[in-house]
Formats: sequence, C-alpha cells, structure tokens
Amino acid sequence: MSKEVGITVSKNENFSEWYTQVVLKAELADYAPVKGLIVLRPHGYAIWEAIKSSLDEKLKKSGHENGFMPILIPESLLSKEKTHFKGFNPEVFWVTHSGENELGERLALRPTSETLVNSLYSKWIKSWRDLPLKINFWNSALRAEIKATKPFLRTSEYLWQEGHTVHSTEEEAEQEVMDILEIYKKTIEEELAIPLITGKKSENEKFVGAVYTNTMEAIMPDGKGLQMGTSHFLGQNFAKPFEVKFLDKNNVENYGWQTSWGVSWRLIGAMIMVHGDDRGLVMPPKVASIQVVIVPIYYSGDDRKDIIAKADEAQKRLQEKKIRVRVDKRDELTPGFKFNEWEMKGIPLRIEIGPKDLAKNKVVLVRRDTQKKTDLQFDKIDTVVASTLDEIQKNLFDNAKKILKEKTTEVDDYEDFKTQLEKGMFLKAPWCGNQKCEEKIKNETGADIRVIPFNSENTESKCVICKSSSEVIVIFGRGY
RNA sequence: GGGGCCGUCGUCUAGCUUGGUUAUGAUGCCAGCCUGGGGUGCUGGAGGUCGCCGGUUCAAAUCCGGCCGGCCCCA
Repeated sequence: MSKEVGITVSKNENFSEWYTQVVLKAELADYAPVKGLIVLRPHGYAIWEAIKSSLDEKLKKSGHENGFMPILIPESLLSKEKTHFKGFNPEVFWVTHSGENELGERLALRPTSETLVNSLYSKWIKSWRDLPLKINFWNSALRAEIKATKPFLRTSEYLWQEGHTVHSTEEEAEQEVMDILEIYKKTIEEELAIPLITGKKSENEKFVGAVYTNTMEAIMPDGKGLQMGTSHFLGQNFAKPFEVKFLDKNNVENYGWQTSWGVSWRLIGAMIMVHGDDRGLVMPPKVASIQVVIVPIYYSGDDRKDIIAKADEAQKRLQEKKIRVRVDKRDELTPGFKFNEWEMKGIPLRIEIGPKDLAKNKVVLVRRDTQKKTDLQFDKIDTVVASTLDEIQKNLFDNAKKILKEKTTEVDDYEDFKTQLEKGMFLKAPWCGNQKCEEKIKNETGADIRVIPFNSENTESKCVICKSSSEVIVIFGRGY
C-alpha cells in the first residue's frame, strides 16, 4: 500500500536522491550520530564480506599476508615524510586528550598507514632475505569529509584494505604495482560486474608521497567518474626518511623499494549506482549475500505445510550446488509485499512456489535484472538456477560495458569538450602533459584527468587546450 | 569553496504565517481474526525530551539566536 517503503524517485530523474534512498531503504547502511560517519547494516556488510573474501583469496595466493596496525599515529611520525603530511593534514582527525589530561603529543587517527608501517619495517628488515615483504591490512581509514556525507562515497571513516610492500629492486616493486592492479581489475570486473579503465594518475592527482599512482576508473550512469582503487609506486620516498634499509647479497646497504595500494567500500557505492534501477538495488550474483529467495505462496494451512516442504526441498537442492538461498517463511506478509521487498534489496533471483506449481511439479523463476518470469520444472531447478545466475552476472557486466562505451567520446576541440561534458560524458582528449592545461580545464569546467590509460602515448594530435603537440590521450571527466 | 532547502512517534506528515488546555493523520509495529500468484481487510493496542541548548513571554512545536544533523544545486 504505502509507496513510502519503496523507492520514490526514479534513477533517471534524480540520481542523487535515488542513491540515498537505495542505501537506506535496502538496509545497506544508516547514518551514525556523528556527521560524516555511517553504520553498515548486515545486508551491506555482507557485500563487503564478499568483496573481501574474493580479494583476500587472490592476495594470499600471490604471497601477501594479513596483519594489523593500530589506529593512532603520533604526529611526529605522520609528519616525517613532509610532502605526504602536507597532502593529508587538512583532513586528519587528532586525538589530543586522554580523559581530562592533554597529551604530550597529538595522535592522528590514521588517514593511511604508510608512516606507521615504515617505522616498523625499518625494524623488521635487515637483509635481502627479509624481502619481499608483502603485508596487507583490512582496517578502516579516517579522513575528515564533512561538507556532504554520501554513504560509501564520501564518509569520514571507511572500510578498506591497504597493502604495503617492500622489494629489493625497483623493477620488482613496479611489477608488484601492476600485479595488484590486475588483481583488483579481475575482482571488480568479475565479481562486481563493473568495467574499468586502467592507467596512471596525472602528477596533480597522484597519491601524495608516491612516485606515481596507477588507478582504475569506472563511469557512473550520471556521467561522473569514480576512482575504484589505486596502486602506488612509492620508490624510496618513504624508505629514505624512515631508513628502511637492507644488506644485499654483496653486503651493500640499500634502501628498499616500496608500493602501497588499496580499495575501499566505495566499490559498494559503485555497484549500487551502476546496476541499481527504479525498484532499488541490483546485486551481481557473485557478491550477493542471498542469491535466490524462495517465496512460498499458500491459501490454507494445509497448503502451507506442503508448500513449505517443497520450498525447503528446493533450498536443499540449491545449497548442494553452493547457491546461497533463503526461504521467506514470514506469515504476516503477503507474497506481493515480499516480491517488492526482495527486489528493493537486490536479490538476483526469486523462486515462487504456490499450489498451482505444486500440482504441476514446477516453480516460477523471476530474474531481478530483466524482471522476466519463466516456469521451471522442479527437477531442473538446480542446474537452471545456477546457469541463470551466471547469465545475470554476465548481463549486468554487458550492460555496464555498454554504458561505459556510450558515455565515452573522443574530442579534440575545447568547445566540443565543454558541450560533451555538459551531457555527462567521459572525454578522450589529447593532452600536452602540461599541468597548466590540466588546471585550466579543472577551473573552467570542473573536470579533471581521471586516468591516463596505459599505452595511450600520442604525439600526432594537438592538446585540447593549448594546441601544442600532445603527449598522450587521456580521459577527462567530472568525478566523485 | 559558494548558494539554497529541511529537521514533529520507526517512516511520511498536519499544526508554525497570527504563541494558548490532551500535538493531526496515514503507514509501520504488537495482539486476534481474515487473507495470500505484485506493496490485503477488520477490530483493538502500544509508541512523542516536536533535533539540541539558550533567549523572549504569564504561556513556545510555533517567535529570536547559537549549535548539531540531513538533503539539493553550483565549482
């Protein structure tokens, strides 16, 4: 009856409001009492767990180990690498008291752990035999983000993982930066069904303290870009001030070569925006906490018993195929209500079992992505459900790829650039490599260089701004 | 960084302009019945520091100030 429990705006008409409603009404997250902070509810945390377990497995397979670093970092340590500190300072939260007593030194709530990690790595690393050291932390980071809270996208605290590695050679560290990017790309494209453009960040946009930053960029349906994760080559920028040194095979002392990299729960935000629709959330099957919901339909107590038994049997059959299933046995709600609720929550597949189905030994299968209903012989339930889940996963990825393609266009003229940008496009444009041109665009249009795709060197075109010879073709766009 | 809007049971909301006894309605929640293939129907019940703090006043949800929180638009 009440439409208020559902999503009340359309994704096309008011994207921003739509997003907020999906987050709250699908029960992914809620606002915390402190501005800028959110609470993850089980339905949302389950998505993070799915991302985490998929990524964690890949990281472990490639020789990374998990550890944990504390949340407080002394100011003296955080400020040890000057460029890095300057970059973060405005958004650092400081702890200044214990009880009523003022602390001798301010403690930062970690905006990232490079400095803390390095203060310890200098202790742990003595010999080339200690390398490579590849540690990952599943924790949260805190950066003051108080202008406008946007769940999963702009929050002062967010869940992420941060990897910190040390290598004996520059080449090996640079290889690590690329390997990690591949692992991320695989996870995001295969699990979250979101296509990416990978490449480098410009000098302006790179991580403060890095030699260079590699990045993955995705486009959202409103035409804004979203940075999906970064992998930094730190060179010896931290190794030197923190004295992360080792003796090599020739008994010569060297500084380690380092990387750091991370993805955060922003990925959940991207998933919501890319796949969701006017009915609410749409989860790719691979990250869905519940992949199939079974709604039993009955008219009498006798029916109920038989139908529930059949639903339980279906659940068992599916569970044997490692499919995550829930039977919605709530008596107080009508089937119609349940349909709407599970759709809003983004469950990829629904199975309806009612008296008519029982009589014919079949069920009704309904896809979340296409809304298509089909009859399905009960005996084939496990194989068909499994293959349909695969199809949904693929369909979501294909649709997302289509959006990426449709929303990316090539321009080489600045007026054209502005026109297309206003239409919510990603712009492939030649750039001379000069920061002044990059800044001019940012100041005049609000767009920045989202990513410099790999292998995009091009000296034949003219810079979209200054008309001098270009160096590369880059992707411009507005970003989150 | 700039501009605008908003805050009343879990949710949406009336009341605020023009201060006045017990804060309106719906939905949701609980109990019982009835129902059930796309947001069921009936009866009864519980649920509120009107975001917070202060000021004006005999009297504040209502007027004033500060703060907290949220939303939207622009850069």
